[in-house]
Amino acid sequence: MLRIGKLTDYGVLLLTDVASAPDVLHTVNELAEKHQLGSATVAKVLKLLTKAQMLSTTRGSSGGYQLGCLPSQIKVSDIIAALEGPIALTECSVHEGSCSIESDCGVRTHWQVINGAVSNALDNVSLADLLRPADKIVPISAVGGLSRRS
Amino acid sequence: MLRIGKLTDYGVLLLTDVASAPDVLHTVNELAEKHQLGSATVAKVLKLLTKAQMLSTTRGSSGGYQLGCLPSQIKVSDIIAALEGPIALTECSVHEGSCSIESDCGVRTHWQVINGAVSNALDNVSLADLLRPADKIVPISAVGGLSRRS
DNA sequence: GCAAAATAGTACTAAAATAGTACTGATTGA
DNA sequence: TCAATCAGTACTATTTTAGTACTATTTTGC
Repeated sequence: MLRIGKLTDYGVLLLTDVASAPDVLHTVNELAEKHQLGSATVAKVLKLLTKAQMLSTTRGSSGGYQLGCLPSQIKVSDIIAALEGPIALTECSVHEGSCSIESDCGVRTHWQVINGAVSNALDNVSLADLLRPADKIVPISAVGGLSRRS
Repeated sequence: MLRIGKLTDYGVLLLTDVASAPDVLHTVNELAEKHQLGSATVAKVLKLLTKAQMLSTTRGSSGGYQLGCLPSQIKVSDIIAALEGPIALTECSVHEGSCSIESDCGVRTHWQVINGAVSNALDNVSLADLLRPADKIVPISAVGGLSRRS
Protein backbone atom coordinates (compact mmCIF):
# COMPACT_ATOMS: atom_id res chain seq x y z
CA MET A 1 0.00 0.00 0.00
CA LEU A 2 1.31 3.35 -1.01
CA ARG A 3 1.20 5.14 2.26
CA ILE A 4 2.21 8.10 4.28
CA GLY A 5 3.21 7.83 7.91
CA LYS A 6 1.02 8.39 10.92
CA LEU A 7 3.02 11.43 11.88
CA THR A 8 1.98 13.08 8.65
CA ASP A 9 -1.60 12.25 9.38
CA TYR A 10 -1.23 13.85 12.81
CA GLY A 11 0.48 16.81 11.22
CA VAL A 12 -2.45 17.50 8.93
CA LEU A 13 -4.86 17.11 11.79
CA LEU A 14 -2.93 19.45 14.06
CA LEU A 15 -2.40 22.06 11.40
CA THR A 16 -6.08 22.20 10.53
CA ASP A 17 -6.85 22.56 14.20
CA VAL A 18 -4.36 25.36 14.75
CA ALA A 19 -5.52 27.06 11.58
CA SER A 20 -9.14 26.98 12.63
CA ALA A 21 -8.38 29.16 15.66
CA PRO A 22 -5.69 31.45 14.30
CA ASP A 23 -5.73 34.08 16.99
CA VAL A 24 -4.80 32.03 20.01
CA LEU A 25 -1.66 30.17 20.98
CA HIS A 26 -2.03 26.41 21.11
CA THR A 27 0.03 24.37 23.54
CA VAL A 28 1.25 20.83 23.14
CA ASN A 29 -0.81 19.60 26.07
CA GLU A 30 -4.00 21.19 24.84
CA LEU A 31 -3.64 19.61 21.40
CA ALA A 32 -2.57 16.25 22.75
CA GLU A 33 -5.55 16.02 25.02
CA LYS A 34 -7.98 17.19 22.38
CA HIS A 35 -6.89 14.57 19.90
CA GLN A 36 -6.06 11.79 22.33
CA LEU A 37 -2.41 11.57 21.39
CA GLY A 38 0.72 11.35 23.51
CA SER A 39 2.06 14.77 24.28
CA ALA A 40 5.59 13.73 23.35
CA THR A 41 4.35 12.67 19.96
CA VAL A 42 2.47 15.88 19.41
CA ALA A 43 5.54 17.83 20.48
CA LYS A 44 7.64 15.97 17.94
CA VAL A 45 5.27 16.73 15.10
CA LEU A 46 4.91 20.39 16.00
CA LYS A 47 8.65 20.80 16.26
CA LEU A 48 9.14 19.41 12.79
CA LEU A 49 6.45 21.64 11.37
CA THR A 50 8.03 24.61 13.10
CA LYS A 51 11.40 23.85 11.58
CA ALA A 52 9.68 23.89 8.21
CA GLN A 53 8.22 27.29 9.11
CA MET A 54 4.62 26.23 8.87
CA LEU A 55 4.21 27.08 12.52
CA SER A 56 5.66 29.88 14.58
CA THR A 57 6.22 29.59 18.28
CA THR A 58 6.28 31.70 21.39
CA ARG A 59 8.41 30.24 24.13
CA GLY A 60 8.07 30.52 27.83
CA SER A 61 5.09 30.42 30.08
CA SER A 62 1.90 31.32 28.22
CA GLY A 63 3.67 30.47 24.99
CA GLY A 64 2.46 28.10 22.29
CA TYR A 65 2.09 27.51 18.59
CA GLN A 66 0.47 29.49 15.81
CA LEU A 67 0.42 29.21 12.06
CA GLY A 68 3.62 30.53 10.55
CA CYS A 69 2.05 31.53 7.27
CA LEU A 70 -1.26 31.59 5.46
CA PRO A 71 -3.18 28.31 5.06
CA SER A 72 -3.15 28.78 1.31
CA GLN A 73 0.63 28.78 1.36
CA ILE A 74 0.92 25.41 3.04
CA LYS A 75 0.75 22.58 0.53
CA VAL A 76 0.09 18.98 1.45
CA SER A 77 3.33 18.08 -0.29
CA ASP A 78 5.15 20.45 2.08
CA ILE A 79 3.63 18.78 5.10
CA ILE A 80 4.70 15.37 3.87
CA ALA A 81 8.17 16.63 3.07
CA ALA A 82 8.52 18.18 6.53
CA LEU A 83 7.50 15.03 8.35
CA GLU A 84 9.03 12.30 6.25
CA GLY A 85 11.51 13.88 3.92
CA PRO A 86 11.22 14.76 0.27
CA ILE A 87 8.61 12.99 -1.80
CA ALA A 88 10.30 10.27 -3.80
CA LEU A 89 8.69 6.99 -4.67
CA THR A 90 11.92 5.10 -5.20
CA GLU A 91 15.49 5.44 -4.02
CA CYS A 92 16.76 5.92 -7.52
CA SER A 93 14.54 8.91 -8.12
CA VAL A 94 16.44 10.79 -5.43
CA HIS A 95 20.08 10.43 -6.28
CA GLU A 96 21.91 8.84 -9.12
CA GLY A 97 24.42 6.13 -8.52
CA SER A 98 22.64 4.44 -5.66
CA CYS A 99 21.47 1.69 -7.95
CA SER A 100 23.91 -0.92 -9.14
CA ILE A 101 22.00 -1.72 -12.28
CA GLU A 102 21.54 1.86 -13.27
CA SER A 103 23.18 1.70 -16.65
CA ASP A 104 21.07 -1.28 -17.51
CA CYS A 105 17.98 0.33 -16.09
CA GLY A 106 15.75 2.24 -18.43
CA VAL A 107 13.12 2.57 -15.77
CA ARG A 108 14.74 5.28 -13.70
CA THR A 109 13.66 8.16 -15.88
CA HIS A 110 10.14 6.88 -15.89
CA TRP A 111 9.97 6.73 -12.12
CA GLN A 112 11.02 10.34 -12.05
CA VAL A 113 8.12 11.24 -14.29
CA ILE A 114 5.65 9.20 -12.26
CA ASN A 115 7.06 10.80 -9.17
CA GLY A 116 6.57 14.21 -10.66
CA ALA A 117 2.94 13.45 -11.39
CA VAL A 118 2.30 12.43 -7.81
CA SER A 119 4.16 15.42 -6.39
CA ASN A 120 2.16 17.63 -8.62
CA ALA A 121 -1.10 16.18 -7.39
CA LEU A 122 -0.04 16.84 -3.81
CA ASP A 123 1.21 20.31 -4.64
CA ASN A 124 -2.26 21.24 -5.69
CA VAL A 125 -3.88 20.73 -2.33
CA SER A 126 -3.28 23.33 0.35
CA LEU A 127 -4.19 23.58 4.00
CA ALA A 128 -6.76 26.16 2.96
CA ASP A 129 -8.45 23.50 0.85
CA LEU A 130 -8.61 21.21 3.83
CA LEU A 131 -10.29 23.85 5.92
CA ARG A 132 -13.24 24.17 3.61
CA PRO A 133 -16.31 22.03 4.12
CA ALA A 134 -15.77 18.77 2.35
CA ASP A 135 -18.79 18.98 0.09
CA LYS A 136 -17.48 22.16 -1.42
CA ILE A 137 -14.54 20.32 -2.81
CA VAL A 138 -14.66 18.10 -5.85
CA PRO A 139 -11.85 16.16 -7.40
CA ILE A 140 -10.83 17.59 -10.72
CA SER A 141 -11.91 15.19 -13.40
CA ALA A 142 -8.87 15.05 -15.60
CA VAL A 143 -5.85 14.36 -13.51
CA GLY A 144 -3.06 13.82 -15.92
CA GLY A 145 -0.25 11.35 -15.80
CA LEU A 146 1.86 11.25 -18.86
CA SER A 147 1.19 12.34 -22.37
CA ARG A 148 3.12 11.41 -25.40
CA ARG A 149 5.03 14.02 -27.29
CA SER A 150 3.96 13.63 -30.88
CA MET B 1 9.26 10.10 2.35
CA LEU B 2 6.24 9.00 0.41
CA ARG B 3 7.45 5.76 -0.99
CA ILE B 4 6.65 2.51 -2.64
CA GLY B 5 8.35 -0.73 -1.64
CA LYS B 6 11.35 -2.30 -3.27
CA LEU B 7 9.26 -5.19 -4.47
CA THR B 8 7.19 -2.82 -6.55
CA ASP B 9 10.34 -1.39 -8.02
CA TYR B 10 11.45 -4.89 -8.93
CA GLY B 11 8.03 -5.61 -10.31
CA VAL B 12 8.20 -2.72 -12.74
CA LEU B 13 11.67 -3.71 -13.75
CA LEU B 14 10.75 -7.32 -14.35
CA LEU B 15 7.58 -6.50 -16.22
CA THR B 16 9.35 -4.16 -18.60
CA ASP B 17 11.93 -6.84 -19.20
CA VAL B 18 9.39 -9.54 -19.89
CA ALA B 19 7.41 -7.17 -22.09
CA SER B 20 10.42 -6.27 -24.16
CA ALA B 21 10.79 -9.88 -25.32
CA PRO B 22 7.19 -10.99 -25.56
CA ASP B 23 7.66 -14.15 -27.55
CA VAL B 24 9.84 -16.14 -25.23
CA LEU B 25 9.26 -17.63 -21.81
CA HIS B 26 11.29 -16.05 -19.03
CA THR B 27 12.38 -18.12 -16.06
CA VAL B 28 12.96 -16.98 -12.52
CA ASN B 29 16.64 -17.81 -12.66
CA GLU B 30 17.23 -16.00 -15.89
CA LEU B 31 15.60 -12.84 -14.59
CA ALA B 32 17.27 -13.08 -11.20
CA GLU B 33 20.69 -13.37 -12.72
CA LYS B 34 20.11 -10.62 -15.22
CA HIS B 35 19.08 -8.13 -12.58
CA GLN B 36 21.31 -9.34 -9.77
CA LEU B 37 18.48 -10.23 -7.44
CA GLY B 38 17.88 -13.27 -5.28
CA SER B 39 15.92 -15.88 -7.15
CA ALA B 40 13.54 -16.37 -4.24
CA THR B 41 12.77 -12.69 -4.28
CA VAL B 42 12.17 -12.65 -8.01
CA ALA B 43 9.95 -15.70 -7.64
CA LYS B 44 7.90 -13.94 -5.01
CA VAL B 45 7.34 -10.89 -7.18
CA LEU B 46 6.45 -12.89 -10.27
CA LYS B 47 3.99 -15.00 -8.33
CA LEU B 48 2.19 -11.92 -7.07
CA LEU B 49 2.04 -10.44 -10.54
CA THR B 50 0.70 -13.72 -11.87
CA LYS B 51 -2.05 -13.78 -9.30
CA ALA B 52 -3.02 -10.34 -10.51
CA GLN B 53 -3.07 -11.69 -14.05
CA MET B 54 -0.41 -9.42 -15.40
CA LEU B 55 1.70 -12.46 -16.15
CA SER B 56 0.76 -15.87 -17.40
CA THR B 57 2.80 -18.96 -16.68
CA THR B 58 3.70 -22.26 -18.19
CA ARG B 59 4.64 -24.84 -15.62
CA GLY B 60 6.98 -27.73 -15.87
CA SER B 61 10.34 -28.08 -17.46
CA SER B 62 10.90 -25.48 -20.18
CA GLY B 63 8.14 -23.41 -18.63
CA GLY B 64 8.33 -19.78 -17.61
CA TYR B 65 6.59 -16.44 -17.53
CA GLN B 66 5.04 -14.27 -20.22
CA LEU B 67 2.88 -11.19 -20.18
CA GLY B 68 -0.70 -12.01 -19.35
CA CYS B 69 -2.15 -9.08 -21.23
CA LEU B 70 -1.18 -6.11 -23.36
CA PRO B 71 1.32 -3.62 -21.93
CA SER B 72 -1.21 -0.85 -22.44
CA GLN B 73 -3.62 -2.66 -20.14
CA ILE B 74 -1.22 -2.76 -17.21
CA LYS B 75 -1.34 0.41 -15.17
CA VAL B 76 1.30 1.42 -12.67
CA SER B 77 -1.43 1.64 -10.08
CA ASP B 78 -2.24 -2.02 -10.75
CA ILE B 79 1.34 -3.03 -10.22
CA ILE B 80 1.46 -1.20 -6.92
CA ALA B 81 -1.84 -2.70 -5.86
CA ALA B 82 -0.67 -6.20 -6.74
CA LEU B 83 2.55 -5.93 -4.77
CA GLU B 84 1.56 -3.89 -1.76
CA GLY B 85 -2.19 -3.84 -1.60
CA PRO B 86 -4.62 -1.12 -2.60
CA ILE B 87 -3.39 2.43 -2.87
CA ALA B 88 -4.44 4.30 0.24
CA LEU B 89 -2.43 7.02 1.84
CA THR B 90 -3.92 6.70 5.30
CA GLU B 91 -5.69 4.01 7.24
CA CYS B 92 -8.85 6.02 7.47
CA SER B 93 -9.17 6.34 3.73
CA VAL B 94 -9.63 2.59 3.48
CA HIS B 95 -12.34 1.74 5.93
CA GLU B 96 -14.50 3.76 8.21
CA GLY B 97 -14.48 3.16 11.91
CA SER B 98 -10.82 2.40 12.27
CA CYS B 99 -10.16 5.84 13.65
CA SER B 100 -11.22 6.68 17.19
CA ILE B 101 -11.55 10.36 16.54
CA GLU B 102 -13.51 9.96 13.39
CA SER B 103 -16.56 11.92 14.36
CA ASP B 104 -14.35 14.78 15.42
CA CYS B 105 -12.23 14.42 12.32
CA GLY B 106 -13.10 16.56 9.36
CA VAL B 107 -9.94 15.54 7.63
CA ARG B 108 -11.00 12.09 6.52
CA THR B 109 -12.96 13.17 3.51
CA HIS B 110 -10.09 15.29 2.38
CA TRP B 111 -7.63 12.45 2.54
CA GLN B 112 -9.95 10.49 0.30
CA VAL B 113 -9.83 13.24 -2.26
CA ILE B 114 -6.07 13.57 -2.06
CA ASN B 115 -5.84 9.85 -2.35
CA GLY B 116 -8.00 9.92 -5.43
CA ALA B 117 -5.75 12.47 -7.06
CA VAL B 118 -2.69 10.32 -6.48
CA SER B 119 -4.42 7.16 -7.68
CA ASN B 120 -5.51 8.99 -10.74
CA ALA B 121 -2.00 10.09 -11.52
CA LEU B 122 -0.82 6.50 -11.26
CA ASP B 123 -3.74 5.21 -13.29
CA ASN B 124 -2.57 7.28 -16.19
CA VAL B 125 0.75 5.57 -16.62
CA SER B 126 0.80 2.14 -18.20
CA LEU B 127 3.50 -0.41 -18.80
CA ALA B 128 3.32 0.58 -22.45
CA ASP B 129 4.34 4.10 -21.45
CA LEU B 130 7.31 2.72 -19.59
CA LEU B 131 8.47 0.81 -22.63
CA ARG B 132 8.76 3.89 -24.76
CA PRO B 133 12.04 5.79 -24.89
CA ALA B 134 12.11 8.23 -22.03
CA ASP B 135 12.53 11.34 -24.10
CA LYS B 136 9.27 10.66 -25.84
CA ILE B 137 7.41 11.12 -22.62
CA VAL B 138 6.66 14.43 -21.04
CA PRO B 139 4.88 15.17 -17.83
CA ILE B 140 1.54 16.79 -18.42
CA SER B 141 1.74 20.38 -17.27
CA ALA B 142 -1.48 20.82 -15.38
CA VAL B 143 -1.94 18.02 -12.93
CA GLY B 144 -4.94 18.89 -10.93
CA GLY B 145 -5.56 18.44 -7.25
CA LEU B 146 -8.75 19.96 -6.02
CA SER B 147 -10.98 22.59 -7.45
CA ARG B 148 -13.69 24.46 -5.73
CA ARG B 149 -17.28 24.01 -6.72
CA SER B 150 -18.62 27.50 -7.17
C1' DG C 1 15.16 36.15 42.19
C1' DC C 2 12.60 32.12 41.73
C1' DA C 3 9.12 28.87 40.51
C1' DA C 4 6.15 27.41 36.94
C1' DA C 5 4.92 26.72 32.22
C1' DA C 6 6.15 26.33 27.94
C1' DT C 7 9.17 25.07 23.72
C1' DA C 8 14.08 23.02 21.81
C1' DG C 9 16.95 19.42 21.16
C1' DT C 10 18.56 14.85 21.37
C1' DA C 11 18.84 10.14 22.17
C1' DC C 12 16.84 5.92 23.12
C1' DT C 13 13.39 1.95 22.99
C1' DA C 14 9.58 -0.53 21.15
C1' DA C 15 6.68 -1.90 17.56
C1' DA C 16 5.44 -2.70 12.98
C1' DA C 17 6.20 -3.28 8.23
C1' DT C 18 9.10 -4.91 4.64
C1' DA C 19 12.41 -7.75 2.50
C1' DG C 20 14.49 -11.83 1.93
C1' DT C 21 14.92 -16.94 2.39
C1' DA C 22 13.83 -21.74 2.82
C1' DC C 23 11.22 -25.58 2.23
C1' DT C 24 7.68 -28.64 0.43
C1' DG C 25 4.37 -29.69 -3.26
C1' DA C 26 2.67 -29.86 -8.12
C1' DT C 27 3.37 -30.00 -13.09
C1' DT C 28 5.56 -30.91 -17.33
C1' DG C 29 8.88 -32.51 -20.90
C1' DA C 30 12.61 -35.35 -22.32
C1' DT D 1 11.79 -41.42 -13.80
C1' DC D 2 14.48 -37.39 -13.43
C1' DA D 3 15.28 -32.69 -13.81
C1' DA D 4 13.49 -28.16 -14.45
C1' DT D 5 10.11 -25.19 -13.49
C1' DC D 6 6.23 -22.78 -11.08
C1' DA D 7 2.87 -22.73 -6.53
C1' DG D 8 2.25 -22.06 -1.92
C1' DT D 9 3.43 -21.19 2.68
C1' DA D 10 5.88 -20.09 6.63
C1' DC D 11 9.70 -18.26 8.81
C1' DT D 12 13.63 -14.95 9.93
C1' DA D 13 16.18 -10.80 9.52
C1' DT D 14 16.33 -6.13 8.55
C1' DT D 15 14.79 -1.65 8.25
C1' DT D 16 11.70 1.90 9.13
C1' DT D 17 8.48 4.19 11.90
C1' DA D 18 6.37 5.46 16.14
C1' DG D 19 6.59 6.60 20.61
C1' DT D 20 8.94 8.04 24.92
C1' DA D 21 12.18 10.12 28.11
C1' DC D 22 15.28 13.32 29.55
C1' DT D 23 17.79 17.69 29.73
C1' DA D 24 18.31 22.55 28.33
C1' DT D 25 16.43 27.02 27.29
C1' DT D 26 13.09 30.78 27.39
C1' DT D 27 9.54 33.63 29.34
C1' DT D 28 5.93 35.13 32.65
C1' DG D 29 4.29 36.42 36.96
C1' DC D 30 4.67 36.65 41.80
